[in-house]
Amino acid sequence: MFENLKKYIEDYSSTAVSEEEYTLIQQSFKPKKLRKRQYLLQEGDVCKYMAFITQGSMRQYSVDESGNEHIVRLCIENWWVGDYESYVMLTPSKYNIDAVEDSELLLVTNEIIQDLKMKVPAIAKTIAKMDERNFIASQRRLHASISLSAEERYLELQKSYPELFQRFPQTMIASYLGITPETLSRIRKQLLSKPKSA
Amino acid sequence: MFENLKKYIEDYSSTAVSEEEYTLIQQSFKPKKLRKRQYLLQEGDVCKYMAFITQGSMRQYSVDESGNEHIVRLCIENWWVGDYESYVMLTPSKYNIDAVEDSELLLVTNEIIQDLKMKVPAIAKTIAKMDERNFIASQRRLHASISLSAEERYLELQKSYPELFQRFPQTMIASYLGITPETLSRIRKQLLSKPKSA
DNA sequence: CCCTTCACTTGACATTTGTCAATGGCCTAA
DNA sequence: TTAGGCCATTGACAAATGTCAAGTGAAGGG
Repeated sequence: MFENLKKYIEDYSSTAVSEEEYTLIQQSFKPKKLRKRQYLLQEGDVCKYMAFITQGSMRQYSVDESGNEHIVRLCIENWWVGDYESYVMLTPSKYNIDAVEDSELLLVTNEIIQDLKMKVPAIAKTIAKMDERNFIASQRRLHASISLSAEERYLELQKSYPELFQRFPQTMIASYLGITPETLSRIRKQLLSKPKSA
Repeated sequence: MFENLKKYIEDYSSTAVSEEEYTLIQQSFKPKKLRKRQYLLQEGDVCKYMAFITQGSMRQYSVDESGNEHIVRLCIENWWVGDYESYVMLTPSKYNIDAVEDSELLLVTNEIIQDLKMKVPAIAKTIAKMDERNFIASQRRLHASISLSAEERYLELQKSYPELFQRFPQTMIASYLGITPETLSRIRKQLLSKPKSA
């Protein structure tokens, strides 16, 4: 299950990972399997690990006082998941993270990553690029959520991340878009009658 | 005007900046003054510079087909401004950035920053920490915009960044919150009648 | 100093989205 | 196989927010 991670690092850093480095990486990450609905993180706990998903799908969400879930992230293979704020600041998380499908993860603590960054240049490069992309992606999403209607946000998500629609039920897609499942259902119905250009 | 920047770097990196480093920094950044309403960046242009604000205030916003402005960022002294996506990817920006008050900026290109990062460790540390904070801040804002009502978002902004309310007109605060000025005006009126606890 | 402009407010009304309740389909576990 | 649960859909209604228009007051430019 480490091959995915190796490939990911080589892609992101545009650098080959040597055998020794690969061994070091394998020693640094802790494999973990989660069954559907099992938690990686629960609200109130500190997020000790970032997780690279080698198989399966995960969601990160908060629960408000009325018991409504608000999904802030949906993740699949070759994505990272974890509450970055809690991980970095060591504060209790306001989020839950659980498996949507049976999943396989590679866990790593911040301490170990900091160490790896120094020992494996490709890792440092990868993380720098990830930070860059993460920031850009969250800027885009923020822009969408401020500027676009629910329908436009739905269409943009379809365009940007079509994979997600195959992997997550509509209820979760709706929550991720910040709307209710009913509203999403109605939007989809409307889009059927005015396909594409109209 | 470089003292602010020096202080910022020392704070963020928890590292003292030597005289030589300070000289290098002064040579690397290009001072620029903008009068109120002058543009730092216009939609369609590539964002060549990140700007450190030493004085004044700036806004970053997009304009939709109906001509409505959507503010994605409001910035004051000791903050950075620029379209990061365009700056990093060298793509045309969808944003405009202009001065809300007369402002003084220090501009730097990506090329020079990459170079500085290698020559001045404090700069590398500062940028790493900025990336971290930026990502955390945009995650928080995203969470707010998905999970909270307009009123709650307003209260949270007041709590997190009270400075902004002294510096920007309500119209801009409203746009930043993703609502119309009329709605913000009504929210404020309501809050007067049920102060704090009720 | 006057005039324009702009920000803020308010009212009436439209639109969007949420809430609640009911239904039917599909999958899964006993 | 069947019962229960989850998901998607739909309808009726409620709440939140947007739109348009008008009016007031304060600030800035000529």
